[in-house]
Amino acid sequence: MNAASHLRIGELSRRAGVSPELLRAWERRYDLLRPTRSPGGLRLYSLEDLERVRLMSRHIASGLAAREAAALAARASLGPEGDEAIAGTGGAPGAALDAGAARARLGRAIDHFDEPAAQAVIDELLAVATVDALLSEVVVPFLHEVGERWERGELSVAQEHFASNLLRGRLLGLARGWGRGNGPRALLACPPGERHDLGLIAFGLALRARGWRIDFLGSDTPVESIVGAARTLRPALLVVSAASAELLAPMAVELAELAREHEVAVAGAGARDFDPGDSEVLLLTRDPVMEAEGLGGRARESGLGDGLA
Amino acid sequence: MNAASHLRIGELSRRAGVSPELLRAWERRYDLLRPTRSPGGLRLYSLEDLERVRLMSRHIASGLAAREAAALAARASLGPEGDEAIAGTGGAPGAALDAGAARARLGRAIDHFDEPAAQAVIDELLAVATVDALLSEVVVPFLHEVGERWERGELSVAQEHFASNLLRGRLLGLARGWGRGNGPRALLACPPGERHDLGLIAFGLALRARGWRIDFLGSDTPVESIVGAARTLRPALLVVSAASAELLAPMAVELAELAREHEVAVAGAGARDFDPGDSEVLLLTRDPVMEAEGLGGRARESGLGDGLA
DNA sequence: CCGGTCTGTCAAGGTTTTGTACAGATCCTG
DNA sequence: CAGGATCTGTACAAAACCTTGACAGACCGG
Repeated sequence: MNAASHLRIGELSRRAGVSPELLRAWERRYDLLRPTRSPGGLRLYSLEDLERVRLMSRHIASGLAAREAAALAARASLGPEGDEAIAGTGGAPGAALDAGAARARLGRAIDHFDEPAAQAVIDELLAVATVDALLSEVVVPFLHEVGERWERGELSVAQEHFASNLLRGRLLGLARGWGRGNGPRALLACPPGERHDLGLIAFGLALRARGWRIDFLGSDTPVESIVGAARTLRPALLVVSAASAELLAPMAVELAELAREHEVAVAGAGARDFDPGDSEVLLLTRDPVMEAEGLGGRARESGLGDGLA
Repeated sequence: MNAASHLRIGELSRRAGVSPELLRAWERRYDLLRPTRSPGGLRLYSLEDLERVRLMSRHIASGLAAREAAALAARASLGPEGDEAIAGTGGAPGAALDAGAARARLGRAIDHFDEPAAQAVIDELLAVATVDALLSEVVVPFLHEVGERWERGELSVAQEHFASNLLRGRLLGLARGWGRGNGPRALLACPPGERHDLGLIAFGLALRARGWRIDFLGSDTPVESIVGAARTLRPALLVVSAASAELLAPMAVELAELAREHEVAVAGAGARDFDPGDSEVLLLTRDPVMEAEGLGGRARESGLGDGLA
């Protein structure tokens, strides 16, 4: 296990989303952390401390008083927790999310292959928005815009690839650790021929924020592989996402079969035209966040955002 | 093994992207390096020193304070070298990079779809290894192993997808900001039909560490899109990567054409069998890091910072 | 409605950390 | 041997931290 790793208070603050003043207050009042000190007297924190602060934030976000949250967080130093959540307590409270402006800036950055600018937009969004808001108000609409602009010929394939890879990197960054914990398992995959996995990743993040545990196979996965993985992992939920129903149709039989043992759902634009026949396959046609919410509040409380990279 | 290689401070500075003054400060304050001296007293550095400086830079870029970054970087490479012990501040003796063990652990994690375990392995590697070492000693060999095990039927497609998505997320995370700066531009893409972009990402990271500026289009990019992007972006280098020469052959004409205006290279396993005819297309058949090194130390300035916004 | 407590935030005043700069002497290479 | 690259040592200023103490809003029992 990694122990040493020494973070100063500023870095801990950034990673946990809690202001340095508050961290010191929690230490003084509740003895939440006992950082070691540098020769000069600076506090040095470990990664376990980071987990503890995040846990405390989550307890507060779920309604506990700070003192109680601290007591719980201090006790659970080696519990099976390890979830990542972050309350927007730190930093500037103001700064509302202007999703439209953000999408516009993102679009301009893509037009010019300006990777740094695009990353900066996402950085700013992550600072003020929850993952849910980022997904449903920026990522998903933005993907739609890209698709429409591509159909109209306003966007080259190169630009679309550029944007996809950039977003994929960020979303997979947020996904780190989404296979952890012991919530219900969800197995996510795209059918053969489908290469648009961003919506599926978004869906996985939305599920993760609600306590699910994610197994992600991604784009273009052969049917027998999906079936095999489902047999191995026995997930509570299987989600297959495609942009077109034509890609889903060939595996309708297998899906119906799987639906007898797991909950099975199809998502993506292709779900709108998919014919489930008389099987138990769910159609998820709405926003990933809404659908994730609709799939049941398996999670104890609303998981919040996610830490920085 | 790689003892010799006497770099003077200016050369080390250029390669690592750290000013000479700062290198001396780090030596004095943290004992980061212990260069040998020329008869006249000039500092002479080894390639290991270069690695250590890069590692320290990356830790700083990820938010650690200089002193802590130095402690980690110094602890990293005590390795099998008969050199004197570096005076690390922490008591821990030394966490040398054991690439073989890391790959084995990674493989086991993949076998069991154990995402947290796999992430943990990578976390530990990133703490003690430079990007170069991670790529050439872990990522690339690991990809080969996965390919071989897949051919032998030891690994399911689902497991291969799982591993790919996990690694892709981590590598793209390291890639954040690689389009920044004003080094020479490199445009990276896979030809139509090629969906293995991990090697290409690795190559981009290796180039980035040497000061290049990366524009990444990724897998399965239509030929005309690659050509169009090259016309728009006017990169100094275009890299097309594929696992099979059959995917490269159809675009040989376009590549030869592009090679008249840019440096053009093909990479990946497909480069070994690619026939460049009499065009100027380079064949990159070796390790991404070695090839990136061979493409010239274009890096005249920093090229490292991945600072926060 | 009122005093009391809890909790996040802020300010003042001082210290540590850290990147950068300068000055004068020395080394190395064409 | 000239000019560029380095060496040592010292200095400096911005950024980040530390401690102490206070304060305002929310919440609560009376």
